[in-house]
Amino acid sequence: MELLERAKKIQVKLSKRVEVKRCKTFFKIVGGLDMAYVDTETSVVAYVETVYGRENVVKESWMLAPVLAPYIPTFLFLREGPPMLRILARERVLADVLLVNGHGLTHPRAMGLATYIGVVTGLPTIGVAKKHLYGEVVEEIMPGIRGIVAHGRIVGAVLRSRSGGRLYISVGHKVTIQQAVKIVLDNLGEGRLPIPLKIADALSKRVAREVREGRGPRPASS
DNA sequence: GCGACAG
DNA sequence: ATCTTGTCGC
Repeated sequence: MELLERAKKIQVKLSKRVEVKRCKTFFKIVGGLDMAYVDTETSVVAYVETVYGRENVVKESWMLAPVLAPYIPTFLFLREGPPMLRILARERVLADVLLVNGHGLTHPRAMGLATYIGVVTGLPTIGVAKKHLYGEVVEEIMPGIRGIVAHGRIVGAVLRSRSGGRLYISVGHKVTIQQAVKIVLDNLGEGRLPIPLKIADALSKRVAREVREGRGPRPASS
């Protein structure tokens, strides 16, 4: 059987371990995971933690990782899953929930990158994407917010940021869509992305650029 | 077969 | 994701 068929089986198998429920009621620290690329063979994964609802950075770390898989729609976990799991294993995770750049359950086999990270680590996760991937956009589930139905239930939502574009959020693991929406809104600063993701995005891109330009960026961990 | 298709 | 300048508009 070919590689992608095997990957599909892994996704379907893991999706049976997803928990869509309120596992926590207090969220003090929010984590953000994002990646950038130096070139076709080297990537930068960044992990940031901020205080819920604020800009205070609790942790800011990054790591270089080899690119072991190409990008194939619906199989992002093969490419960015390993590096993200590696940096999480290296750091002392204080976050109560992780915001992952990508989709969660709004995925053909209910196993987007955010859900993958959640199921494998056992941590609550939320998918945050800039583009739609899967599911039917339906009526407003909350004032001014449309929902996304996938696999028979509302597991995603479309948020409109004041700065134009939309944000597609989805349940990753151990959270409800209501919690996911509230958490993202509560941590949405002035920009397009939630605070921790905005910082992780900038950090990974800065490191990727510095490595590309030959400089040796200083390790950052706090 | 056709269109869609996260980062 | 990444390659890339100026430019239109709030």
